[in-house]
Amino acid sequence: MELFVSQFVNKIDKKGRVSLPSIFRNALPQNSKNEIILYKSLKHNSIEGCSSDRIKDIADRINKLDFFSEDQDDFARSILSEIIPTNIDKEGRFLLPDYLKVHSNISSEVTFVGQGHYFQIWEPKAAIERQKKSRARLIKKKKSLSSIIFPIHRSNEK
Amino acid sequence: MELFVSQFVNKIDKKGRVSLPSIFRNALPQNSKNEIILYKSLKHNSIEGCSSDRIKDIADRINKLDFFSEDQDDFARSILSEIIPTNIDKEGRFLLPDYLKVHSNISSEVTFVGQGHYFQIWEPKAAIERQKKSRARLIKKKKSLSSIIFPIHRSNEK
DNA sequence: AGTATACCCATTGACGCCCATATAATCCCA
DNA sequence: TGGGATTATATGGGCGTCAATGGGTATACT
Repeated sequence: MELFVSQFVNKIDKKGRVSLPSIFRNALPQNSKNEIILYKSLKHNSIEGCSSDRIKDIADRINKLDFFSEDQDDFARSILSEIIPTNIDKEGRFLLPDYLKVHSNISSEVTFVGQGHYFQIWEPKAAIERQKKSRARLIKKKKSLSSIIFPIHRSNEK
Repeated sequence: MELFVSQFVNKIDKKGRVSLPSIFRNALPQNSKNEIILYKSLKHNSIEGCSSDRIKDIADRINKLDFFSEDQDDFARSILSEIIPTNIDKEGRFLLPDYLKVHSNISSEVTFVGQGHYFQIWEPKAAIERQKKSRARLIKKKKSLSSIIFPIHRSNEK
């Protein structure tokens, strides 16, 4: 399975359409190439998106939580009830719903940010700000990071 | 798996293409011979590059972090969103994105520096400077280093 | 009817593919 | 072992294709 990586800035046209970056389209699973799921990020004023397959995975995980727990209810409400399945047209574009634009201060342009199994959609300036903060934090934590980024080399995976 | 070793200076043409040195091309794994991953170095004003296989390992580790954690988000953003998958054409060339050129002061030529499992791309003069410093530091530390490079042989231990 | 959305077609610019050449490296045989 | 022949590498440039974007029109829903 391909991952969503890298960053792209695309324009929103008069009709509210945006092109999903080509390599993001290619990262979608074959069986749902013309659908993405959008939802408000729980962490920032940004939008997150992923394939419908991924949502199924998350739903499964939520199901495994204790049925009567607060968490189960919170997750189900904040994630599953607020997702927006969105079609991608023949040219690779989709409609960005108004209330998501408002939520994330988006007007005429967006930045797509690859995050592996999902991606984010940001107002371009906000994306740059956030990027700086992340990078600063990352460099600060470099030591603890190195075990993740530069793992002990296991004598040549094959 | 082959290593990236030695140093090469190549030109950037009008279209922004550079030849990846032949022996670096041969160091790429068979299954991803025509793709490399580029990203800004965390340490210098240089670019780093590696095979896509190497990135997949790192991505896997990031994805195993807690889904809702700040760390997961930081890592994903600082690493996955900042890497640039880049195709290598039939002649062994690739496009050096403008913003990476700016980051590393590159204009018409680059120096490729083999670093084992990855390589660096420097503005040629900066590469020479860096080389001098590294060498000076290495000589200074030679004593402590020798234990790493030529460890005492303890074949019977443990 | 009026609004919204999907499909179709057009345009532009960037990128990949192909072909060409010069220089460097390697080979091969007398 | 020398020197011509062959191959590989770095580099240049033409051109077709595709991605991003714009806009017209049909279809659907209320």
